[in-house]
Amino acid sequence: MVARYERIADELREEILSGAHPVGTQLPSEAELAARFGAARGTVRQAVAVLAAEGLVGSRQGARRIVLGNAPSQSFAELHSFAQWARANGYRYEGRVIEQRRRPATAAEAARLGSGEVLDVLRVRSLEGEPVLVERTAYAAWVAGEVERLPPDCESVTQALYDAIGLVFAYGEHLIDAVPAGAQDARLLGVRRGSPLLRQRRVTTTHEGRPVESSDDRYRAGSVTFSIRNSIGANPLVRQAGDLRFRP
Amino acid sequence: MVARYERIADELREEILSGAHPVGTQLPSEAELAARFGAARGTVRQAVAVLAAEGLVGSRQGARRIVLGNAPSQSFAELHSFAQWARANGYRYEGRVIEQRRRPATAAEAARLGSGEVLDVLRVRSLEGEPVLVERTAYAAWVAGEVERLPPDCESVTQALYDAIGLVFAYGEHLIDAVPAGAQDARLLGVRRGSPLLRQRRVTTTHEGRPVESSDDRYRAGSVTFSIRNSIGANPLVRQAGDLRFRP
DNA sequence: TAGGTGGACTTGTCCAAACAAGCGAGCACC
DNA sequence: GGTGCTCGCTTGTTTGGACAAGTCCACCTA
Repeated sequence: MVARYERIADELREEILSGAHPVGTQLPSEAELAARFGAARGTVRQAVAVLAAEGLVGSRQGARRIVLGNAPSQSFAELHSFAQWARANGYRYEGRVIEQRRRPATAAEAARLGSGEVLDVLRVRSLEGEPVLVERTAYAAWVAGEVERLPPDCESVTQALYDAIGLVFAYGEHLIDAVPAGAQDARLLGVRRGSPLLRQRRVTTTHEGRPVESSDDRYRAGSVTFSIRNSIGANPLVRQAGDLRFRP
Repeated sequence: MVARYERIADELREEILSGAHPVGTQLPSEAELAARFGAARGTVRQAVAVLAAEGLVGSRQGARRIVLGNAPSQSFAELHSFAQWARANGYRYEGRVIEQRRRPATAAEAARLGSGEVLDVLRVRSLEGEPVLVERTAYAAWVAGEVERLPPDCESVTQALYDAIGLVFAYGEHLIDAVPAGAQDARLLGVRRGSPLLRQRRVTTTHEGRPVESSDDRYRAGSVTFSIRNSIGANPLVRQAGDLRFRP
């Protein structure tokens, strides 16, 4: 059973993406939409709030809503899971485990994952036959057993863990920066040592706030970009000073 | 006049950041909060929705809300404006215009900015006395005059434009990736050519959806990272395939 | 013509109520 | 001891109404 406001949001989104409401034009008023969909104004507001969160429409008190964009946005699953993202976009992709072992958690990992031992996995993922991503993931002890049971060429760890134990990745914190390729990165990705990589460090937790994994993903420059749409009202992307100290 | 739900959100946020609700614990139920603040449940829901959007709390139907984090998040202004971000975080910062000229817009810029001519500005910004950012911005013609009037060492263009003509940057779209430093980048930032830079390309618009600027910002590796918290419900960060074609 | 003003329209905020849907603890039963 | 089930609690969805606050246009006036 899909909520009413979601169906309304879907229909409006479809209209925007199809060009029925071109960028820069006004959306019908909430009252008009409520009449059209036979719903209360509050329900319509929830629907347009969804579109606003996606960056498709903007709003100001007193003025009609304006269409800001017409590019589809992606779901959390597609951000979290390389495989789900690649599949949703029609890319050919693969994954391969290079190395896998249990080891004691570092102090930082213990704090992030709440786990004294971690399962360390080094994976390489390919898009269209080319290696684009080196993924170094530390899994918390409570999922380590399930992860070890997966085949080395498992396409989607996220999917496999959901199928096996109903595990859902629900929240994530991501740090994005650029780093030079180390010797191992360079070898695995087929680039020169020191060449630029886009790094995404993340910690993911379940619905209950239980940490699952901590990962350091490095993308070959040019293979992948991150895209954020935000507005003055609410935005989750923030800038932080780097770890490096500035030269004295 | 601050909205009630915002005051409630502020109070709850304060409690979370101060440790009154440690990470991993449950928040009081909506009914309890409503009683405590003397507000309707709907108002309390708006307040916790704000916290959820900031990634501080999670929620599941049927179960109590859980505290997910205790790190403060930043505002849109701090993402958009280097100066506002630096000031809010207590850093010493500077900005300097290296080059500035009007030129015809490229086809892509014309499409993004809706402007046949643009004002091209090359700026270098420093943090704690060290150059960390090279900013190449194309301003739409309708703000070019105001920008040209600013002093070359203007600290905050965002602030100056607001003071001068009441211009508010309200929406932004950002593309983040990693690139090697070009010759000019290397010279301006004091790094080796080819060393990794974190690139943020963005297009910003006003409340009315009118494009203001299109910019290519390159940060020295290690100086700045971007941080995103997201959840399965709503997330604005998406991954995109890069511009580069994969090798044949 | 330029400028101000009023009022209709639109979005933002808040309330009160009702039901649906999911979670979790305690209980009975095997 | 473990398994399954019921029931109370909590969050999710929806409605309808009311007022506040801001925008925008048409009209009036100097």
